[in-house]
Amino acid sequence: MSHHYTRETAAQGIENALKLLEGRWKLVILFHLFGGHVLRFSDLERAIPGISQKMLIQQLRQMEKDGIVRRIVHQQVPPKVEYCLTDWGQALCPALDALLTWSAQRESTDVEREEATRQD
Amino acid sequence: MSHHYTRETAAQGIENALKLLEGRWKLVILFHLFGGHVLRFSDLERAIPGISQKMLIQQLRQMEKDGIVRRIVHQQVPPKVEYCLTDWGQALCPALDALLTWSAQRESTDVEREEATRQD
DNA sequence: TAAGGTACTTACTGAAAAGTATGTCACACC
DNA sequence: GGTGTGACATACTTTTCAGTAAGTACCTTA
Repeated sequence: MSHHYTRETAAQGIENALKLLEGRWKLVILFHLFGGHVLRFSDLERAIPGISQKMLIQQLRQMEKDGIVRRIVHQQVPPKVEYCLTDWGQALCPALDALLTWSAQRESTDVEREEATRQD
Repeated sequence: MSHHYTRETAAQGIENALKLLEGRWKLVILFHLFGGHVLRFSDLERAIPGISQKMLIQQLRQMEKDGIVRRIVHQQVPPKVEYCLTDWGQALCPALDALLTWSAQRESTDVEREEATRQD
């Protein structure tokens, strides 16, 4: 399946992709689930200091809806619910790597020297 | 220069990178400047329907501060100010491509079938 | 019968981002 | 002297997002 992007559709496509990653806690959650980890709600809660239950569930549910996270409910009392990444969620790795690489490149380009406002 | 990331620093690093791209209009602006295009303020205004002057200048200035966009002031009246990407800004291309690729992969993985909530 | 454990939900509050509308500046030309 | 041009700045309103606090459901064990 081949894709052809115009300025507008490409911008739109990336905007959509970014929207899936925006949110104060999504990346933190993501990185805890990378590598095939399967964690309970309470595990994540403990692993991410500062997050509230409301935020945790909100971001998890959003990512589940977006197909990034899988939710596994075990029928028992007290409740046990586990979270892990979908294949597609795992596939985010290279894309995030590319961003990290870009971020790290900053020093090596002449950005610093370019920063001053130019006047002609 | 080699980098070593932990879960936390990697998440942090990507969060920082994403912060540079977040904002209702940044990507649209970016895509208009990709390919070495040099555009005046008014060009961008016309090219991006729906954007207000306030938003346009706000996002441009932010990206300038972040080292993504270069601002070129011509001393004349009426004013003439041009915008283009820095080298580092141009270097975003592959990273955004990776995101777009990931986004497009969605169909080919079994996300759709995985979407239903699992129960054990 | 009371307490507790786990994964939530809901209502409320405050901060940050975006949108709208109007004003400004420095000159050039008529 | 009045008008127009291009690139902004500023004040104000609206919308969106995050955080805090409290409550719920269900069953289990003491």
